[in-house]
Amino acid sequence: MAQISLTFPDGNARQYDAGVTPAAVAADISSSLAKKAISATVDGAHWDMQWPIDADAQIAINTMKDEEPALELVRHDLAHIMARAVQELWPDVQVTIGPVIKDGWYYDFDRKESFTPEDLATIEKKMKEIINKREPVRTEIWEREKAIQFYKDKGEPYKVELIEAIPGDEPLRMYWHGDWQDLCRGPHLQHTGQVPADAFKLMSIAGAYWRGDSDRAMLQRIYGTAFTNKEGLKEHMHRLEEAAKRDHRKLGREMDLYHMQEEAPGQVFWHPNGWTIYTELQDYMRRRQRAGGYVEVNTPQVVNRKLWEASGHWESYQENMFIVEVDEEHAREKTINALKPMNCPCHVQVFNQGLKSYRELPLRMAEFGSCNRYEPSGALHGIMRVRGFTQDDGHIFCTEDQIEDETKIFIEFLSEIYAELGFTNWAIKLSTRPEKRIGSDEVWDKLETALGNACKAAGYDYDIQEGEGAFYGPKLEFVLTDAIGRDWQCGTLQVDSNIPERLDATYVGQDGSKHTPFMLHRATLGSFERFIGILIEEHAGKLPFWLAPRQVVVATIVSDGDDYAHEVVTALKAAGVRAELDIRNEKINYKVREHSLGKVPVILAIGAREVEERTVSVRRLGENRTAVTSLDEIVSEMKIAATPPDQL
RNA sequence: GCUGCGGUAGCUCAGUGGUAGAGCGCGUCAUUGGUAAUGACGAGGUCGGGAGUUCAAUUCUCCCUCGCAGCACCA
Repeated sequence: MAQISLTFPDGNARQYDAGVTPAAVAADISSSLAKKAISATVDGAHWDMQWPIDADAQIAINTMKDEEPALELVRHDLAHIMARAVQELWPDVQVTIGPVIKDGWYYDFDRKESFTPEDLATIEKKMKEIINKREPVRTEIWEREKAIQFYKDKGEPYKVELIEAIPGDEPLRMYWHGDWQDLCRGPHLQHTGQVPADAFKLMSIAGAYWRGDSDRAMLQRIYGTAFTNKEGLKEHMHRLEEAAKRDHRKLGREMDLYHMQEEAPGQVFWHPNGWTIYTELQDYMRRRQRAGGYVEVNTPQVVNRKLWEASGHWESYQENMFIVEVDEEHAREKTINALKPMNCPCHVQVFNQGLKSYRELPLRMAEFGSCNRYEPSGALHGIMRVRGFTQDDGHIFCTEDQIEDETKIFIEFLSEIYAELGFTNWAIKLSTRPEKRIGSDEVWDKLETALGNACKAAGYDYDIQEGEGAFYGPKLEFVLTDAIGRDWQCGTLQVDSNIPERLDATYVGQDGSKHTPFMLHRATLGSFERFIGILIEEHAGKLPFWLAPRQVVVATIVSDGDDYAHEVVTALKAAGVRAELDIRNEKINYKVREHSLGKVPVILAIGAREVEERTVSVRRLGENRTAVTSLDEIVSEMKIAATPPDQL
C-alpha cells in the first residue's frame, strides 16, 4: 500500500498508509488524544475523524479547545440529535434540513400538529438522553439510487427532493447518530457523548417555507443555540438580555420619542423628543449635502398613475403601492393616483425640465422624500421597517464614465457621516446581476467593476451578493447591525439607466446629439425612521450630545435655588442648548434617577452652595461622580458639545 | 402575505364562566432634601373590535385588527 506523509502543526511529519483516518492518526499519537479528538483539519478542510486521507497533507487534530471547529461540530451534531429526538417522540414527523447558523442551528420539520413551547422542553430532555447514551457517529458513502430508494421507502419525500437537487451523480454521504440516519456532508463528532449536554438550549419555533419558497409547504422550524461549555451558553443568554434593553421600541417608549397605533400601522407619530432627533439629523444632512454639491428639491406625494405606468412601477410594484382614487362625488373627474413609493420618477421630471447639457453632469439632486409603501404586514418592525418614511434620497445624473468616480465620492461622503454619527462597524455589500435582467453582459461587467473599483478606491472591502442586484443594474448596500445582530440596509447606491430611458431623460452630449444619462439612486441614512432606530440601538439610547433630544436638566436640591436654576436654564438656552428646568418638590435622588432613566446626558444640580458660588454640580450620564463647575464654564462647554460635528 | 404566540389601568404584568388586581407612573397633602425611588391618601379599566354559545363572556368558539418571533418580501 502506498505511503503518505502527514505534517503536523509543529512541523513534524509521520508516514502512514494511504487511506488512514484521523482517528487512526490520533490513536497513533496517544490514546488520550484519540479520545478527546473531535475532528481534524486537513489541508485547511474540516475533516471527520472517520474520513480517509489519501495523499500527503498538513494535518491538525482538533479537540474541544479548538473553538471554531468545536462550535461547528457541536451545533451540527445537535441539529441531528434534535431531529432524532423529534422523530423518536413523534415518529410521523418528516425531517428536512438542519444547518448550523450564527450562535446555533435550526432544523425544519413537517408535522401536522404544531410544536408548542412545552414541546421544546420535552425535546431537550430527549436530546440529553441521546447525548448520555454516548452512541457512536458513523458515516458511509451511498450511491445516489440507493439513497433515493431508501428515503422513498422511509416516507421522507423532502430528503428525496434534496438528493435530486444535488447536481451530478456524485455519491452521497450518510451519517448515523446511533441508529438514526441523516443525509449529511459532515463532518461530525465521534460519538454523541462529545456534545456538552449543558451548553445548549432550544430557543423558539417558527414557520419557514420549504426551500425558502413561499409557494411551497410551510414547515416548522425549531431554533437552538449551543456553545462548547455551560459558561458560553450563559454568556450568550446574558447578551440577549442586554440586547433586549437596547431595543429601539423599548427605548422609544422610555425616552418618549414616538408611538405607533392601530389606525396607522407602520407609520410613526413622532413625539417632541423623537422629532428633535429627526430634525437635528435632517438639518445635519442638509448641510452635508449642500457641502457635497447636491441641489435639494421637493416633489409631490400624490402622483397620477400615468407616471407610474411610464416608470414601470405600476406593473411591477403595484401591490406595494397605496392607491388613491378621487371619484366624481367630490371631484370633477375620476383619477387614479398613487402615493409615491419612491422619489426617482419625480426627480427625473425635475431633470427633464429644460434641456440639459453634458456640461451640467454629474447633476446631484437630493430630496428628503417622503414615501409610502404598502409593505407586507409581517415585514413591519418598529420604526425600522415601516409603511411611511422619509428617505435622504438623491439621484446623481451622470455619464457612464462618471459612475466610478461618483460612487467613490459617495462612499467617502457616507463613511464620514457614519463615523460622525458614531458607527464604526458597517459593511458594504455589492449585489450583482440577477437572473432576470435587462442589458448586455458587457454593460453589467463594466458597471459591477465600476462599483467594486469605487469601493476599493475609497479604501473599503465589500461582500458580493450574487444575483441580488436590481433587474436594471448592480447596487451597493451599506449595512448596519441592530442590538440583537440583525442586519439593516441603510445606505444604498444603485446604478440605473432603465428609468431615465423609460422617462425620456436626455442630455445633449459633446457631439451635439441626445444621450440617456445614467442615474445613481443613492441614500446615505436610507430613511430617517430606520436610521434613528439603528442609532438608538447602537448607542443604547445614549445618543451623542448634539443629537440628544434632552441635553441638560437643571435640577434643584432646595427651593431656594429656583431663581438661580432659572437663570442657568436661560443661559444654556441662549447658547443653543436644549435645557430643561426641574424645580419640582422632589429629592435630588429621585430627580437624578428619573432623568438618568430618560437618558439625559447632563444633569446640573443646584443647592445652596451652588447658588452662593454661582456654580453647578455636573453629573454626566453613565458616571456616578459629580464635579463642580462655574456657570460660565458649563455654558460654554455645553455650547460646544451641542454643536453638530460638521460645524465644529 | 405565511406559521406560531399574544393584546387586561399611561407602563410592566397577575387573574377569573358570575362586569377585575399588583407594582411603577399620575393627582392631592405633608416633607426643603447633596446625586439612581420620602411618606400618606386618592383617581384611573365597556379586559383590542365584532359576532356566536350561555341565565350570565374579559374568560369558551369564530371572524377582523394590531403587535411579537421566524419565513417570504424589501426598486
